[in-house]
Amino acid sequence: MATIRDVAKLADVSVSTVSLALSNPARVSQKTLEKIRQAIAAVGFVADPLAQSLARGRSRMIGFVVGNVGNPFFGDIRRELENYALDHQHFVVVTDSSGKTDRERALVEHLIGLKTAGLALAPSGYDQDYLDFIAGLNVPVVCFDQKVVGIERDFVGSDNYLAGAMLTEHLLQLGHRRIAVITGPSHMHTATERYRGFADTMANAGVEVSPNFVVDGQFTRTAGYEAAMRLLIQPERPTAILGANNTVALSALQAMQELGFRCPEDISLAMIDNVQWSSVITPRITMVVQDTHALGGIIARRLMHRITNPQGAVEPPQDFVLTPKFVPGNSCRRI
Amino acid sequence: MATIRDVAKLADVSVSTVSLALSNPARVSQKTLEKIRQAIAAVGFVADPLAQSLARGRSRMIGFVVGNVGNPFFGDIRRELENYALDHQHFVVVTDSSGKTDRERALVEHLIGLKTAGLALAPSGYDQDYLDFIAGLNVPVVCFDQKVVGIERDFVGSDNYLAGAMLTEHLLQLGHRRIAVITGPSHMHTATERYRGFADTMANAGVEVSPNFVVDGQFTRTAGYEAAMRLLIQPERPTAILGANNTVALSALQAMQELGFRCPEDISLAMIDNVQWSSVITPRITMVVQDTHALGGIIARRLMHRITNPQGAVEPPQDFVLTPKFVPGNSCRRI
DNA sequence: TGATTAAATCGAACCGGTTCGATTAAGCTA
DNA sequence: TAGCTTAATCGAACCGGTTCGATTTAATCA
Repeated sequence: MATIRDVAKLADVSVSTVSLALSNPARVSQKTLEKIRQAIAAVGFVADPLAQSLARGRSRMIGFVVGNVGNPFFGDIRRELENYALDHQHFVVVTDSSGKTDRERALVEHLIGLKTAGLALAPSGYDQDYLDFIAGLNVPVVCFDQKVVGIERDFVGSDNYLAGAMLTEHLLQLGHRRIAVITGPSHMHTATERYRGFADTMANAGVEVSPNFVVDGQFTRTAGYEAAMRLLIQPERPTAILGANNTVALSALQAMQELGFRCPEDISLAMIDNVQWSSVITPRITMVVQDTHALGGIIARRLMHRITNPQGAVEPPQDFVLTPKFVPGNSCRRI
Repeated sequence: MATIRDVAKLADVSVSTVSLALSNPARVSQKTLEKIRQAIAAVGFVADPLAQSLARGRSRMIGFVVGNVGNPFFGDIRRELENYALDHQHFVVVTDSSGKTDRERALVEHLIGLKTAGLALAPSGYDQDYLDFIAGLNVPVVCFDQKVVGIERDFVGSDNYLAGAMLTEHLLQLGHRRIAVITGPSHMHTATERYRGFADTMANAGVEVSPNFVVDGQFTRTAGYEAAMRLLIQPERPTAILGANNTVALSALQAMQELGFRCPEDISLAMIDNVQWSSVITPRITMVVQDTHALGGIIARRLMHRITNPQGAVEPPQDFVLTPKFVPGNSCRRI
């Protein structure tokens, strides 16, 4: 592999001139530039990214840290980020924390060690220790998905309150009153907001919600399934279930199927966030989806902005909250 | 950030001794070792991976290159690899080529530039140019999923011929004769093998296959959907459809639903490879799945073996082919 | 106890770039 | 043409480790 010294020797200039020619051609004379160009082509020189990173103290890599790369929500965002980064000579390193805070931390530390230019992070923690950790990161960070109070970083996400409210309103309009909700972890902003959206909408409509109709599904498959089961075995069953995310909603659908309840004839179902192949799931679930394309674009641009304008470190963190979209299916019937 | 020189100064030894103590403690005296240990703890020294990689000419990173990280098949394998690598002080850099050969190439080149210790690669190309490129890679490489003739590397995959044969046999046993197949790209080994398994089994059973019943779905959603449509609008429809991968099979299901065909009452459906949430898709598709857990384990161990035994470069490449598993659903009816 | 050998440690070069103050060349003014 | 500015180029230090031959120290043996 040819090094910058080979180029310098062949072009008969100093190493520093070659380096300068590469990073700031305007400051090198035309004829020297030409000599260097030819030398580079002759020896087939390509700068070693590792050496560059070491010398500069910064690489051209962007860390992408989420809890589940398999989730299409994160997948769409990842794709947006990758494309945008590629257009700006950056390279995305994808990592998966499986939702575990300690793993996420190890990953982030590793990425920092790699001197990544910036981080796109879907936070998985919330306690003071975690906040301190994030605050201590000395690179541009754009958080997304979960808004964590106490994190002073740019944030990109959706209006989760509205998401919960929209679906609840829809069910109310269809005549449902006995509406149950399967929620997520109480420390997750998305979970609490979606629930607030539900609760407020119900309250505004003057419909009381039985405590038995609010169950915690932890946003996981097993907990979601159990939560749904608890709802379904009650003598006074709900007529509709709102799944606060895709996982718990589909777990509920599975539970319904196993218990022999038909959807929507017996029980209606609505969910927040899409899944792959939702179009072939019967019934097609009525849902509210986030604009992953737009979210990804904003994350990418904001992060790259922070990276290329390091002086803008003083620029205060900003929240970008997008409006989610209602996508009707046929899983909710009028009663 | 503390450097190795800080440690050396505090422990009152040379930098090289500290380095030696870290890489080969046995060659350093007990008391020096202890001094160094304390100094490391005192200054909170952590070796800079970038500097190490530059000096060693090799990093502790493993490149993972696939066409779609969101695909649960690749996701499962990724997880296996990550866990195994972590246990061996390595770090997996996940990249997504979107199935594009040129993008894959750029990613691989980038990873090589990062001096990755090894590559786990699901090949997306097949022409001579591509073969040369892969052959020229001067790092341990374990290929998986697609077996590409001409690539002289370790390969880990499933018996795709058997996968195709199993489902075909199953449909034949149920009494189907008019069985159609939606295939994948002819340059993909998985596609041709699965088709061969289908064709041979049909031939062995003495059942002729109408050319109209073999359509190319490119393993993509749009092509799969169109292929399915072509099958379904024929006057002489098949009684069963075999989707050679999950994408084309589910596209077919969607087409069937849209045209008002019931599955399995009107048409049976079987597919190769699982998808997320298949358990809530109605009907539950009968399928053959790969043992992703085992595949991932073998890939991980083989790659790490190559990495830690570089002299074993002479060890000839080996193929590991696992037997897929039949998972009955209720998408195939007896006729 | 001096010679021999092995073990422990060190110094310096190196990996391949970047950066910045110093030096030289070129251009302009009086 | 001397004097001054600006542009172009250079040299050396640096980023933070590793490596290996050289040197010092300790252990072994005659």
